Amino acid sequence: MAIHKKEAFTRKEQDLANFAKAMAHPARIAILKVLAQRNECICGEIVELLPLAQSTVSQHLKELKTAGLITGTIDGPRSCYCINWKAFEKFNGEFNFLFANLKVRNEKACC
Amino acid sequence: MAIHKKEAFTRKEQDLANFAKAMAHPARIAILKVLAQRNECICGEIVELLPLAQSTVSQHLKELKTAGLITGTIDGPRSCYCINWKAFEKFNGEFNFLFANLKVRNEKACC
DNA sequence: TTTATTAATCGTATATTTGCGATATAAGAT
DNA sequence: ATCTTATATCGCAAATATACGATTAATAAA
Repeated sequence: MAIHKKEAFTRKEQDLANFAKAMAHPARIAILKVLAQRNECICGEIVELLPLAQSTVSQHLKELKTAGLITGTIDGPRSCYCINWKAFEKFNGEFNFLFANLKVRNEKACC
Repeated sequence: MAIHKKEAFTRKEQDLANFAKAMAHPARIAILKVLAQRNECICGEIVELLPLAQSTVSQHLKELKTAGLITGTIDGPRSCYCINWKAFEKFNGEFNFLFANLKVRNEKACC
């Protein structure tokens, strides 16, 4: 039955998978791009730039926030989102580490 | 209604998202690790190393294969899987590029 | 040829994700 | 106080993903 067994894997594997999951939708990648392109943090402008309803965008923002990739602060009647560079860099580093690790051990691939 | 709008985003965004999705499960990350740790390509040994049923592992392998991250060749009655370094490197590069791109433009974050 | 072994696929149950409209919330404007 | 604007959240429908047992297919061993 469909009990998810994610807990059965190592914490690192789970963390990396969660990070990947946060990036696993073009809308969220687009959001990260928008957040970076503007030097000031954007809120509802994202909605206008994406082909999605406001509530859907809000949901994607929440997922990015939950994953720790962005931060959101309330600024008057609107919300201001920014990329959490610390976390982003950390995950990117882990990802690169995994990749480098794999690469080194496997210089003579068999197929 | 729940029609997925992924087509509404750029190809690069979709590709990156697909790559991320392939990595978005601890089992698949574990599989990649196993494939790399052994210098020879493994098939059913993966099943013994993972806390999952054979059919489930086979499904995860298929997803990694569909995403282009691994290759699978039939070797007698068993299957031999290997990491597709070309594709893996390509995606890793794209990912780093996105990250670097974001980083540069956003040296003075506002929050 | 029969039997075992290995792995893919099918069918199915359940969980999660995606998406939207409607509603709620909260602050600024009037 | 009321109205507007911006955004989060709720409730729902549809699509995907996760997991497994059972079955199939294909080869090796007997």
